[in-house]
Formats: sequence, C-alpha cells, structure tokens
Amino acid sequence: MAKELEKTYNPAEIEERLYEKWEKNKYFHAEVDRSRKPFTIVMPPPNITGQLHMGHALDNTLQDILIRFKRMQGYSALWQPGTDHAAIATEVKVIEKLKSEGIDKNEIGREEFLKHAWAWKEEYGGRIVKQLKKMGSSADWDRERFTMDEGCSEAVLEVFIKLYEKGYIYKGSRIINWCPVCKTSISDAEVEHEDQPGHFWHINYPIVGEENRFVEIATTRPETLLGDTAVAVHPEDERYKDLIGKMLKLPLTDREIPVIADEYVDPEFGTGCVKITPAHDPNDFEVGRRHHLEEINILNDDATINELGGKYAGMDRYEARKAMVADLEALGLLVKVADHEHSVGTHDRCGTTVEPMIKPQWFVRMKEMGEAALKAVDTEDLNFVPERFDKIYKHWLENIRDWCISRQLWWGHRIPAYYCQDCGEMTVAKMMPEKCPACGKANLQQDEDTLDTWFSSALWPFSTLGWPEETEELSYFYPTDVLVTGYDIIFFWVVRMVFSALEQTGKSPFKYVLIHGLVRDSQGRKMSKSLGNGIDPLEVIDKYGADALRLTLITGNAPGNDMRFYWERVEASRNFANKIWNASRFIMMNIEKADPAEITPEALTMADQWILSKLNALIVSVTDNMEHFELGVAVQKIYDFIWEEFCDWYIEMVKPRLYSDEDTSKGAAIFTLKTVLIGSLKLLHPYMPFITEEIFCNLQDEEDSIMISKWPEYQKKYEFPEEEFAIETIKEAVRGIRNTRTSMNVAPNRKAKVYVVSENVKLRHVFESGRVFFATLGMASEVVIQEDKTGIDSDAVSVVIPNGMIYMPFAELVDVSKEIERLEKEEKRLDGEIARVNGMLNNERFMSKAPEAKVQEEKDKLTKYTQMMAQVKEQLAHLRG
RNA sequence: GGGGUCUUAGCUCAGCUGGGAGAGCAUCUGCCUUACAAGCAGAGGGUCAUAGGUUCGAGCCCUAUAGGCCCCACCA
Repeated sequence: MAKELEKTYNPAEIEERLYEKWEKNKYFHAEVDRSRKPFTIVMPPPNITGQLHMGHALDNTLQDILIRFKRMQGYSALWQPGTDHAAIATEVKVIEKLKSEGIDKNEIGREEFLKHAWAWKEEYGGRIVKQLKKMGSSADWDRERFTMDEGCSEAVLEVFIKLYEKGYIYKGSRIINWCPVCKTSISDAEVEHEDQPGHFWHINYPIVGEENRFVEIATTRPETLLGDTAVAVHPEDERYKDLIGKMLKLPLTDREIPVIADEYVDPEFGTGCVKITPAHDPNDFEVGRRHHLEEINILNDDATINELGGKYAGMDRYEARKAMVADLEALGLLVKVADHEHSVGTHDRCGTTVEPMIKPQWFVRMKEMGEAALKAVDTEDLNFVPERFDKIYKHWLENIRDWCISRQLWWGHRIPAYYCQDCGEMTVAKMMPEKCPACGKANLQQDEDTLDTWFSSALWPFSTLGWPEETEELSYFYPTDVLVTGYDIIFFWVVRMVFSALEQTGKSPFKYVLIHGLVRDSQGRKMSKSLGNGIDPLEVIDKYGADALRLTLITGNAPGNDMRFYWERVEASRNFANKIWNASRFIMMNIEKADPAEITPEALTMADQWILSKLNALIVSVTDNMEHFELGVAVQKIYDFIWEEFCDWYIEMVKPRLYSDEDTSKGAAIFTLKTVLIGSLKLLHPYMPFITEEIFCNLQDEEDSIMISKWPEYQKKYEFPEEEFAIETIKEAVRGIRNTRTSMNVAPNRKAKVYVVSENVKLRHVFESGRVFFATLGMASEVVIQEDKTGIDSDAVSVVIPNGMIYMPFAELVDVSKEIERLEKEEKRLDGEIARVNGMLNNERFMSKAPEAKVQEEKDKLTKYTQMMAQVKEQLAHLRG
C-alpha cells in the first residue's frame, strides 16, 4: 500500500532528508569490483576559496547525471571529488585577512603564514563541498581529496623529479610575465590580452658623431627606454642600411647603444626602427639573445623604476612614463604623439597590467609532451564533445611555448630543489639531502618558490587514485571515462592533464571530454560580481528546489554552447516537478483502492498497451541520447512523454476504469500506471534525483532507493505496434472533435451524440474498443459506430479522419456557411499535401534513387490524403446542396 | 592577422548521422472538469540571415557575402 503524498511539493524538506539517507547508506561510494565494469568521472576540484556559482552548478549537474545514469546501468560508478588549493587565489585571500588583522605577511614569515593558510583551508575548504551537496551531487565523498594532501603532494614530487631528470623541467633566466601586484611570475595562459587605447610616442635617438641626425623610433611604452640596449632595423631596409653598426645616444641616459639589423623588424610598420629592450619585451628578448645584447632590468618587483633608472628611480612605471615624456619634449626629442589602440596583457586574477621581465624561473619543456598530447586526439584516445573543440585544443598545443611553473608564492607545493650555500650546487630531490653532493657540506637551502597550481591539478585524474603507488583503484578506475568542464579551462587544465597523464601513465586520462559553455544572465552578459547580475544557485535551490535548478541548466542547451539563465525558466522547471508530483499523487490515491501484484497480459487494454509501447520506445531513445551525451535532448523527450502522453492522454483515458467496479480492468490500469510511472521516474532520476526518489519510495513499501535501482531496458513483451496505431488514430479523432467544438463555440459542458462512420472494418473495430474515450475526452453523450450515414441528420457537423467521418448533430448551432468555410480550409490543406506527395512520386529520379521505405511511406500518404479529400469533397457538395 | 561559432515563431533556444519546421515563455479564446489554475482544452505566429552550389530531396552538406559573439596571436 502506497503512502499518501503531501498536497504540495516541498523540495526543501525532502531534499535534505533524502541526501542524508543516500549518504548514510553509502550509495555514493564506489568500490573496486571486478565483476562489474568501472565508470569513472573525476570532479574538477573547486577552489577552497570558492563559493558555489552557476558554473559549478552546471558542471556538477552534468557530471551527476552521467554518474547516476551509469550507476543505475550497473557500473561501479566512481565520481572522484576533491578540492584545489588554488595557490594565488588563496594566498591573496589570506593576505587580505591578515591585513585586516593588522598582520603583514613578510613580518610573520613563511612558516607562520602557512599556518594561517591551512587554518583558512580548514575553515572554508568545506564550504564549497556542502554547497555541492545541496545540488544533489552523488560524488564519493569518502574519497575526497585535496591537491595538497599527502598523496597528491607525493605525486607532485614524483613527477617533478622525473621530468627534471628527463630534462623536461629546467631552470633558466628567461623572459616571463610578472604581476607587480601579486608579485609573482605567471604563465602565458594566465595572461589576458585586451585592447586598450594608448599612444604611440615617436622619439628621436641622436646618432653619435653626427650633428642633428636622428633615428626616429616609435613606442607604446616610453619608460622602457631606460632598458634599451639597441635599435633594430630590417637588414634590407634601404633607408637605414648605412646606419647599421653605428651608435646612438640613448636619451635621458648616458649610455650609447648600437643600431643592429634583424629580420624581426617590419619595415612597413611605424618608422621601421625598433627600440630593443631585451629585459622587458618578449620579442626584444629574442632579438637580444640573437645579438648577444645586454639585458638591463629597470624595474623593481612592484613595477617601480629601480636604481638603474637614474632620476626616475623609485617612480611608478606610469609616473616615470609621464616624467620621461615631459623631459624628452623639453629636450626636443619628442617628435609626436599619436593615438594608438594596442593589446595589453593583464593578469587574469587581479587585472593588473603584466610586466615582462627576465627572472630565473622553472619551466616545463613542452615540445615532446605537447606532441604526444596532439597525437592522443588524432588516435581518438581522447575525444572532445562536441568535436569542434579538438581544433582549439590542437591549435593551442601546436603553438605552445615552455610552461613557466615557478611562482613566488608560499601557498603551494614548494619546489624540491636544494642549493648548497657554500658551493652553490643545486640538487633536486624528494627530501633535503643531508650533505651537498658536490662539496659535502651540510648547508643546504630549499628553493623559495612554489609550483603553479595547475601543476598539481594536471595530475588530478591519477594522483587522486593513488598514483604513484600501483593501487587497486588506479588499475580499476583509471583511465577515467569522461571529464566534464567548461571551454574556458581547456588550456589551463585539460591540456595539462592530458600530457601529464600520457607522460606518467602512458594513457590518456579520459576517453571523452564533455565541454559545456558559460551560464549567462538574461541579457547574455557574463555573470559577475562587479556587475551584480549573478543569480546565486543556492537561492534558486531555496526557492524552487535543486531539481528545478538542475532541469533548468540542462534543458534547451547543446554541449559547448553558452546559455542564458533567468527565473522564468526555473519556474517552468518547477512546474514540471509539480506536474509529476500531482500525477504521482493521483496514482497513489488510486493504488489505495486496488494494487494488483500481478496481472495477466490479456487484461491490458489497448490504451495500456499503447502507453507501455511508448515507454518502451522512450527508454531506447533516451538511453541512446544519454550514451552520446545528448542530455538536453534526452530530458526533453522524458518531459514530453510524462506531460503529454502520460498525463494529458493516458491518465485521462484511464480514469473511467479507475472509477468503475470492474476489477480486472481497474487492476490492469493501476498496474500500467505504476509501471509507466516507475519507468519514467527512473529515466528522469539522473536529472531530478530528489523528487524521483521521494515518489519512488512512497510508491512502494520497501525502503528502497531509485538511485540504485536498475536502469529501464527495452522489453519485447511491451511492443504493441497495432495498439499504438489504434490509439494514435483515436487521439487524432478526439483532437478533431475538440477542434470542431471550439471553432463552433460549443459550450464545454454540452455533450453531443457522436457518429463514427466508416466502411473500414478495422477502423470500426478500433473505435469500438475506444468508444469510452469519446465520452470523456470528446464530450460525447453517446457514440454510434456504423458503416454508412443512415439516420444521421443531414446538417450534422463533420470531422474528416483517415478512412472515415465523424458526425455530430448540433442542430441549432450549425451555421452552414461556416461549415463550408471550415471544410474548404481542410480541402486546401489536403490539396497542398497531395500536390507535394504527387510531386515526389511523379519524379522519376526520386522513384529510382530514394530508399524503398521512403517511397512506400509517400505512397501510403497519398492513399490516405486522397481518401480524405474525397470525403471532404462529398461533404462540401452535400452542404452546398 | 589566424581560428571557431552563431544568425530558426514576439523573446530565449532545441532540432542527433539530409526525407513533411519544434519546445519553454509571451499573445489570443474558452474552462476552478473531484492529481495539478504551478492546471486543462483550443488558436495565432517562421521565404530556418542573404546569394549561389551539391542532391530525387537542404534548417542540416559545400562556397561566397552581411551582421553578432568568442578564442588564439610577439607587429614595436
């Protein structure tokens, strides 16, 4: 006996209770089970500084749908969760917090600072996890990991040393991107380029020994002049050929610099002369190395001018720029200033303009590993969904430069390099060596730098499973099946996981990468704190429930595309939840009256067979869509089936049987209602886990769970093509009747006698079986089925159906001219259809080239339409008298 | 500069390998019919950006054009 449901659907109360139950019963936990196939998803670890936003909500919903689906299909489905230490983000937050307490990072020192950082992690690291749980995420929290926990740190050390020994990690003084606010180097991927309005300052550099002769250069950053060590021209540039090798007086300094020739210069651009600042421009750096130029660093770490800047020393870079331009103008060396839009690199975390600088840093050599990562896509060991993202992935890898992995931060994995304070020898090892291997002295000090956060996240798919240990988990769950993430972190993360995994484990870390887009606001803008246009997923959950939020995020969206999120859409999802709730409530109310454990197949009526048959088809197509990651399409089909076929048609059809005393028929109805409801709930469960679980459990007595129930499969015994056709025919007839009644303004409560006339025995039989539906669905007072028009009022209203006619005598309501109008419209429609079909069938090439089935399909249509047309014409002739 | 992507009903978007254009919201009409007014029954609304091409057949494939968005890029 099923329990009765509350009258209103209250997600808040239900969700919390069910999530606790699932956790308590360990339903999320996956074990190595060699008797079953594994299915693994590794969760992109949210930052410990994180706060759940729509991006997380979408990302986690997609993963949860896949994992619940596979779990129900019988896989040992592991969703491996964890959090990321988020080096810069966390360090900045901790610094801020300390500042507010009047504490300065540098005063307390590294060790003390890290204590605060860990305290922060303890306090806030769990927050995002709690929020993910509110989404219904069925991750295996027992296996939760952290990028800086012991195991992950061990993996980092292992990889670092291996790569170092292989020569893939090296230390070098090269030009890197420096953030003057965060005071650390950052990788190329962390620099965002944005076009900003700026100026082109044209400056004359006097030629040494030639009175009043100058070389005019143009620059967007005049302050870097202080670091110039040459001016370059194109070797073939006739204008400047004679200057090559001559010396120039560098303005505002007492230095002299040479004019050099280099192919890098584009003679067509600007003046054709380029100032070369090797220490502060990546191109100039390359030129400088080619020509063995001096590299003069003129900046401090906070982007003020350093002691080499003479009178400008101590000034901020922009202040210095202003002062220098003024001085140049006073000297008469400023030729002109032109407006110029140019691309400026900014730090993606803080927005500060990045300053290229030469610093000793650690790099990962990308050539070989990049090539391996490229190959993985070609061999289909790695597949992007949608496919177009392989192009983006490949293009990036083809142009990749070495990855700067050292950061001047304290929070993170410290670089395992040790320097002898006596002889300067560097040793790379997991632990600090007791003695320097070179000089034997015990005076070593570890490198101050830490690793880029992405260095440890790159190992996430295997470090979380125990690597470098050869664990059971690793051999069973790895490589993982799907990675779900946004296109915005393909470069940061996906690429790096792939080459790291290939290098360390010899395998692509996942077979599929399911890419999703951004969740935007109703106007298509990015949701952001500064705009204040974000919608908080937690607020959505509070108001409408997690299921409604999840459904909203999945419907009407194709993989890789951005979506707009607004409240009206959530309401639509909530309405659907309510629909299911009420349909279930109705079914349960009736189960109380009779609940047959089993019924004989013969007891199933045409309607039962029809809906079971439809469910069968739904199962097949939804499963197929889900296997192909077409989650939006799949849930749309479930939605339509539940709302339209099941609620609007089947439940309405079955009501008279439920209210009758005929037990066999009632039993079959209840059996079918229950079977179809359970089947649809299961299909829907991955999308809307809470409401489906609540109903599922209330529907049966055992304290079971839908989330560990078996995924529905196609059942041969529920294949009823004949009955499907019959009900579809009846639906068409009912729609015709309703339509006609509405267009005639027949009062809804006015019943009418309905005559079905057909010469077709089979059709009469169908209507005979479906007689009852016309009473309830078609407002019929009486249904008469006959072979001809005997006894039907000559002015009865007609509805044309394939192979037959329906007549309804409405005496006083009938307006002949309107009737004619209606039929003429139908005639026109049929005329069009017939013309179209004839066009095809009369086309020889269609007949010879189109598939046979298609030709037959069109022939059948022609027969049907021709027959209907004849009836329309006959009726028209009759009305026209 | 290179690449990607989009242009489908008033709005937001689906449309899987080419075979008679769909959903949600909005609008209009009528219904509180004992699961649901967060609902029911009906209706209107689209030369699928434009121009070519391939095909028996194109929203879907190819080419060009226009407009929007995004990513990558060392032109000082």
